[in-house]
Amino acid sequence: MGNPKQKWTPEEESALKAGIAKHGAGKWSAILKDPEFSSTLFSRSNVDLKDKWRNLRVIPTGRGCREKAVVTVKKANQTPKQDNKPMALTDVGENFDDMIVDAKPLAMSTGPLHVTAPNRSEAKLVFQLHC
DNA sequence: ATAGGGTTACCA
DNA sequence: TGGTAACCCTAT
Repeated sequence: MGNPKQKWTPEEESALKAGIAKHGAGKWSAILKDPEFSSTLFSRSNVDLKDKWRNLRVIPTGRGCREKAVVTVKKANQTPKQDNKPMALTDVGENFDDMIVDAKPLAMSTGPLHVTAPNRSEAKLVFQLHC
């Protein structure tokens, strides 16, 4: 038949990034539920979104290994409860999209090795990637 | 519903 | 031949 593979369009990727930047990574259902994104991703499924996002973080076969990635996270939360989970990408927002453009690879791998500006409204998380 | 794994198809 | 992009299946 005529559609063995349906390649993703820039509009699809843009909508996906926008959805992640708004709701957060991992909330594919919420992104798909949004009428704005569903208008473009109406032909995509929650699994498709996750797959696309996963394959997107893949880097050109060890060719050009990134050393480190700087992620600027907003004030985050003032919740006193102990949260050890590195849920950084869930609340990054606009910075998330910029991070991808600036620091392409990386992702929600291990926690940050260094944290700067702990007293500011924004915290810079430096992820050290080993080659 | 989300995350992870494995497989297939297309391109350089 | 190698690598990237997309799709399906399974587990939690």
